[in-house]
Amino acid sequence: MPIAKLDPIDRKILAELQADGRMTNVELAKRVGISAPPCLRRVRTLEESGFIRGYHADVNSRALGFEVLVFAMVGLQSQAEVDLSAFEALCQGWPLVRECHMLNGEVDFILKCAAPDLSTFQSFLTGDLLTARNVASVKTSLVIRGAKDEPGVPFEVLEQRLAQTS
Amino acid sequence: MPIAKLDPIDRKILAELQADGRMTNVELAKRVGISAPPCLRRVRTLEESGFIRGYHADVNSRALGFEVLVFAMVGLQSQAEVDLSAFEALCQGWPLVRECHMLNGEVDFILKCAAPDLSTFQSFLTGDLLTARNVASVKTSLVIRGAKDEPGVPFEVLEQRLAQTS
DNA sequence: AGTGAAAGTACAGCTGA
DNA sequence: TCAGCTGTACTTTCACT
Repeated sequence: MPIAKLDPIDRKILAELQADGRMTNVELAKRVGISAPPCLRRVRTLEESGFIRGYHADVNSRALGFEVLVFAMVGLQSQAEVDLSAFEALCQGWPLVRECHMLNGEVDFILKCAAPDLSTFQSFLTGDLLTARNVASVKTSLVIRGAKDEPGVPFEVLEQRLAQTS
Repeated sequence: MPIAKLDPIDRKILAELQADGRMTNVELAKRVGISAPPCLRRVRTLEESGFIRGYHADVNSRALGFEVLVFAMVGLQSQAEVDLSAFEALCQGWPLVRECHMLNGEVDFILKCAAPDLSTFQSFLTGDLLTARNVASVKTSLVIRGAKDEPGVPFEVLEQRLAQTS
């Protein structure tokens, strides 16, 4: 199911639902310029084909007491596939770790971690991350302040790109 | 509006809507154990008080052709507040930059960038980021593969924490 | 278009300070 | 007693065939 299967209306639907995932179907249909029933069919198709993975409320973590956001750069001793997968599995089991990406270059992984306070993070750092098997080095950077945090995909870039090649 | 104002039902609502933001109100009410009208009122209150910032469809960026994800570490020449804000404003205007956080330590900012392909990212890097005023150094790391990418807040951690202090 | 269900509103009852 | 929250009843709007 490549991107070629998406027409401009499908892309508009995706952009609108990315901006407001609780929009009613009639409102969505009005915005994309078709009537409600075909609009709903398109949304279902986009869900089933995996273009839409789900819908999530954007919860204000700071208001809930998560004051600490940290990026951790992790280097491993062994980069064998088994060991990489083992570390990834560990990360998936740690709730404080919200994101884990394998990188090229000097470090092996970057982790984005959220915690209620510094002491919670530090007990995770020293108790879990630094003592995990195969972890060679961890460099942490505290987020002083957030300047931008956009969920999802820049549809503007996509449309520009499609306009050029058409 | 501190966290103390949230009772266990409110927290359950937040957790459920974070997991599935398009759940109907009656389904939500059933899950949290109250009837629909008060449940809806609670949701509205959570929205108005800023605990819920919005709802977003989780769009599969890779299926849409965004194959490249890059973390960029940016160092500035001047860290005066005016200059920091100026750089943040630039980032807010760049659609490829999805996240921008100010860090402590050696680098000043970490940027998370999404692009359709490497050449698009490189033209952004050389044409926009590296040539921006006050940018001293940029180190980029390409994401080889993603191992975890959870939106939102780990409610498990929150509940553990509240259970201890009660 | 039409049916069945959900969202949203008004009002009355319950519970705790 | 009074404030706040809950549940029942009802209307309007939406989802779905």
